Amino acid sequence: MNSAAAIRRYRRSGHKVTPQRVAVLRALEALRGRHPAASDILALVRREQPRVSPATVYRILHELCDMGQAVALDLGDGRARFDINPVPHAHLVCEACGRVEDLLWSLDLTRVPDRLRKGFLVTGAQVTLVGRCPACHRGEVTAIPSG
Amino acid sequence: MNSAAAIRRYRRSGHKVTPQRVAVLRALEALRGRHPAASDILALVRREQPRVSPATVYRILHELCDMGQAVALDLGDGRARFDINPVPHAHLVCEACGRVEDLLWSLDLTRVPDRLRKGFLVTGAQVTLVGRCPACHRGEVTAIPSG
DNA sequence: GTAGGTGCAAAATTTTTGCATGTTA
DNA sequence: TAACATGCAAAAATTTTGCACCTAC
Repeated sequence: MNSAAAIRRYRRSGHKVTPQRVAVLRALEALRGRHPAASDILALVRREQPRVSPATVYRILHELCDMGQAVALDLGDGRARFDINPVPHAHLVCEACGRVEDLLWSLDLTRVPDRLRKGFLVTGAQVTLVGRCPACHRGEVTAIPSG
Repeated sequence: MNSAAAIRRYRRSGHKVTPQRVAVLRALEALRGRHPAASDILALVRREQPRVSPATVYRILHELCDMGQAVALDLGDGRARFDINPVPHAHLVCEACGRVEDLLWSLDLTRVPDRLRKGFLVTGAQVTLVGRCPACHRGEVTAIPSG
C-alpha cells in the first residue's frame, strides 16, 4: 500500500485527508499499470463509497497530477488516463482494438538538444507508439482490412 | 496548393470530390503547422461555406486520417488536433499557457527493439514533450504563478 | 469554528449518429 | 439514376462549474 506516502503529502501540503482522497489513491494503486480512465477509477471508488461524485474524482485526480503523484495520459481515444507514481515509460496502442501495453524503453527525452528546444524548459515526455497488436495484426498479411 | 494530390487520391479511391472535402483540405493546408482543432478547421471552412456542419468536418477528417493524408494528435487538452501531410516530428507543449511548438527532432521511434515490442507492429509514433515555454518559465524562479 | 471539501445537478465541450435531403459521377 | 455525401438535430461521452451542505482539523 504505497498510497501512504501520498496521504502524508496531502497532510503536509495543507490539504485535508478525506475518505474520498484516500479512496482515489487506493483505486489508483489497485489499477496501477492498467491505464484507467476517470470512469474506471470512479467505478472502483464507488464499490466502497457509492455516493462519491464524478466531480470529486476529477478534482482529486487534478490535484494529484499537480502534486506530481500521478500523471495524465492521452492515448488517443478522447479521454484522459491516469497512472500513479509511474516509472517513466512509453506506450504501445493498437489502433484496431485499442489495447494498450507498457513499453519499458528507457528514453530520456527531456534532454532535448538546446538548439531545438525553442527555450522551453522540458519537464516530462509522453511517447505513444501506434500500430497493431499481435491479435489484430495476424489476419492482415493476406487480407487488407476494409476500413 | 498541395491539396491537389489529396483530391486525386479521393477520386481514385472511389470517393466523390465534394466542395466540402476540397474546403477541408484547403483549410488544413492553410493551417499547416498550427495544430488546428476540428473547430478551427470548421471555422475556416465556414468563412467560404457557412452551412458546412461539424459532422461533415469530423467525417472528412477521419477519412483523411484513414487515408494517411493527415494525422490526429493528442496534445493533452481533450480535443484532437490535425496535421496535413506532416514531416514526422515531436511537439513541445507548455503546460502553463498551452502553447505548442514543433520539435524537429528526428527520432525513428518505430524501430522498437524486438525484445520490448510485445509482438506489436509499430507504424507510427507520437512524442509530446511537456514543460514551460520561455514566457511562462521566466517569472517562475521568483514567483510561482497563481494558475 | 472555519477553511476547505463534497455531492448534486446543470452546463460546457467535443464528437458521433440517424435520417431525410441533396449531389457527384 | 443510384450510390454516396451532407445538413440538421439530437444524442453520447467526458469534464467542469455553481452552490448549498458537510467535515477534517
